[in-house]
Amino acid sequence: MPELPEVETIRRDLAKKLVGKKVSKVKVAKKSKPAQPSPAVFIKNLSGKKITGINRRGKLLIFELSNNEFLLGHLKMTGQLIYKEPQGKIIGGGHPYPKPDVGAPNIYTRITINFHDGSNLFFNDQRLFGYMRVVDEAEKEKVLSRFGIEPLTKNFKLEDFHKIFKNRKVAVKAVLLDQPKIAGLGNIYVDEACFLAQIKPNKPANKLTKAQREKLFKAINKIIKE
DNA sequence: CTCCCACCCTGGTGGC
DNA sequence: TGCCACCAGGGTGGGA
Repeated sequence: MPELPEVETIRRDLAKKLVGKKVSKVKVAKKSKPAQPSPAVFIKNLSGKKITGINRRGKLLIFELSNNEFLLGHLKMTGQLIYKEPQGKIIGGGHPYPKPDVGAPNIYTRITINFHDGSNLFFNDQRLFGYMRVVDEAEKEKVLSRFGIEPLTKNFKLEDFHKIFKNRKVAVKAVLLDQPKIAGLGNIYVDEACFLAQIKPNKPANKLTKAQREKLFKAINKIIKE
């Protein structure tokens, strides 16, 4: 599954290509769960909208639309976002299988967004856990309010990191994966960070010493910036 | 508030 | 060798 830095890479790459483009047509595969709340409503909500910017919170991609609405997109474990120009140039990323250049669209393509200039954005997902959804400002804020500290920014501070472990009897790993506390760390990165900091992932979070928390904090920073 | 668990889904794995 | 039960995995939501 894509981890945080890869989602950020996808965001940056797509922003270069998609900002300013207008959606001409939206296609959704039959019984497509990722198109929410339903394929018909999703198509109606997105058709004709212009993309004015792309942001990210945790592993959630937020496409700003021209009418102050937002297209939220989450790849979960097996999602891919593939952008393709008429000439065939392909960028994007996410889950490595199937390879982005092995046909786009392919059998896992759940949503196809056509732009007025002939380029396309494909949302591929094997397991159908990912989703795309158009929301208004209020709904977007509601969704974003559930996210915790954002790693990869200067808001990720050691002092806040210490607080997160207070009164937590569950495993260190569970705390690090807790999105309302720290947004965007995944299973693999959490394991790596624990390994690097020489802390057992299943150790109760409130049993860590201050030195261990600091070591863990540094390990996380090292890993997400690699 | 924290904790815990079921759920979403499909491909890969391991046991027989 | 073939079959199938089982499980991974990010995130959410509800109940205790």
